[in-house]
Amino acid sequence: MFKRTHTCGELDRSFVDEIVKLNGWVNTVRLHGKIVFVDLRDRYGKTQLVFDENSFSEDFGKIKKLSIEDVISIKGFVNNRDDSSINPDMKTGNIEIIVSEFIILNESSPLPFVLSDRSSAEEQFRLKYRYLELRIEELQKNLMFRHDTYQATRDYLSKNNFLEIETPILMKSTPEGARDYLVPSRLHHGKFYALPQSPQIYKQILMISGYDRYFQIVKCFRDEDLRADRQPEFTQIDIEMSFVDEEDIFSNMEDLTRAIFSTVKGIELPNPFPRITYRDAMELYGSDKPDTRYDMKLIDLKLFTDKSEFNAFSSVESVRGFVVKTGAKYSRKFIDELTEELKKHKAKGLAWIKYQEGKFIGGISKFFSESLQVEIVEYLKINDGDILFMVGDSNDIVCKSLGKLRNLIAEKEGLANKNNYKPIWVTEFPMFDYDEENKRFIAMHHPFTAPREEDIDKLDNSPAMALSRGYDLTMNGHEIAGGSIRIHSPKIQKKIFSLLGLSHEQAVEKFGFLVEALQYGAPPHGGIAFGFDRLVMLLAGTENIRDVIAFPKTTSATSLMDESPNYVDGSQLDELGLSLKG
RNA sequence: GGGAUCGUAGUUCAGUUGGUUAGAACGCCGGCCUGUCAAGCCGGAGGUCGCGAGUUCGAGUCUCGUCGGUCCCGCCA
Repeated sequence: MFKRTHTCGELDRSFVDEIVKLNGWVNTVRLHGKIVFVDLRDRYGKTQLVFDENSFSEDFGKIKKLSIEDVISIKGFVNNRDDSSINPDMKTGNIEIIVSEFIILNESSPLPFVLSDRSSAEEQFRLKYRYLELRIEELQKNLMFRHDTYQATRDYLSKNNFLEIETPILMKSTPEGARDYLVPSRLHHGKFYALPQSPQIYKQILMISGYDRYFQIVKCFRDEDLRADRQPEFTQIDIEMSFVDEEDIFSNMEDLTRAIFSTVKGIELPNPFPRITYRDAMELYGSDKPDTRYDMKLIDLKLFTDKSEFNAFSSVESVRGFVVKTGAKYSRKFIDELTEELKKHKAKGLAWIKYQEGKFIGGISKFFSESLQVEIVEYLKINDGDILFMVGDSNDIVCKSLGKLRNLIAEKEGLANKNNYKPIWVTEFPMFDYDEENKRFIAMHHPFTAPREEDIDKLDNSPAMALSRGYDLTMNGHEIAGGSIRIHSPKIQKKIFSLLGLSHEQAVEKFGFLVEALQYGAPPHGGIAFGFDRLVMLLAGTENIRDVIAFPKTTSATSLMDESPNYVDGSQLDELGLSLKG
């Protein structure tokens, strides 16, 4: 092997006539008989090699055996290309290497698929041969974004006095939240470790231990069903701070987020980030992670529909809707598709009215008198050619389904520019969700989230009304971070456990060590965790979490490359004291 | 747990109403070729139509089941 003097991405005209040595993969071969062009590739770029029968010192026949993805090592000189043969699409397109000697370091078998682009094979094959797919520029770029994000994060936090501290991967299984991944214990048959859903408890204990600014870029594990933006193992930027309130968290985390976007993408985010309460987010955007890149806010229309003849809306709790500019062009078929989508979100239907040539047309327009039409047009500032969509139902269903519709329309109309980044804090979440099935309250954030000072009284009488000190940082319709000010009073912590239906014994059994720790001088503290993969997705401009993870799993939590999970030898089970059912 | 959708050559796809020998492009193999950059031209090989049943004289095509991928609902504090 010739030790490389340069990479394949760095040579230009300033190197002309220099003798250079390059290593890399054969990206393409263009064979012309007595002259052969090869694009040599490494992760820094591509450089054109020229094998000329006249200037090549060795057996020219050897070159004709070159095939795609062979690994080679070459020696040659940098040649200035004629104006007519410059390739403006290549960074190194002004030059080429006239090769005098070369070594094939390793031949490649014919490839299972062409490495030209991501669409050249189904994902199933690309995941099986992930090591080949990772050679494609798009994925290399994504992993570089990821690297830059790690570094920007560590740089900012370290400079601001946060300590990076590792917490255990083998821990105790805790109730609430997601299903745990379990690890059987060899030394303690019948006992199991759990992989952390997050280092939540450890980071709170670190606060109690006095490490008042902690962070960790850490893998978390949740055994739940997957989605395009969800993997069974994923990465968080986990952060916790002592002697702080919401404002300290917000300002520090905004600075961190701005630092990341500025260094990784060269984008300056607003200062400060806007905020919205959970309630306003749900009522105006129909989502707890509002995409504020476009308007189309949900508007209460109950007063108007009650004056109409449309009886389906007269008995419902809530009627809301929003206007889509130029939406009158939508076909019946398209509106039907939207309706089907809304039914997934429990809406019974989608009411619509087109406004054309000064009057309501189609849909439920006949139920609205002329004077009522004028009122509505004025109130909503409807223009000719617009469409009004409405849903009537319980307020919860109305908001959530319209929120979904809002996103669908934005996608259809191209309103969501992925180079436009709109962060917004969501605050004042309720403490609890009520689980109708099990007739009990469930922590909306997690059981260590503090209630608002003024809502502590409500815990006794109307816990459903109590708001928490939890917050989410959202951007472009994604939750990129979530956290809260924690409970540091053992008394309130016990009350929350009891509201969650955990008996004193259960709470002590599951979280006793934390409750105990709270008694020994716990400082007021709070924190947040960023979904690192989703953050990188946003930075890389992709909608798929697998695009930003080197070795991702499928939506059924398998790895097609190494075929995990898999069976184990019976002797391994014996050692663990396990036997399989059936 | 539920819904939708996809599975045909190494890969991406086409394949009519169920009907003779399942096609194309790229890749692969062989040949020609001195300026290409998705090189070009000529020729060739390559198929358990995911798997298993069923309907039928006859199934890539229809039915049921099953396996796998993707997307969504539930779920994911």
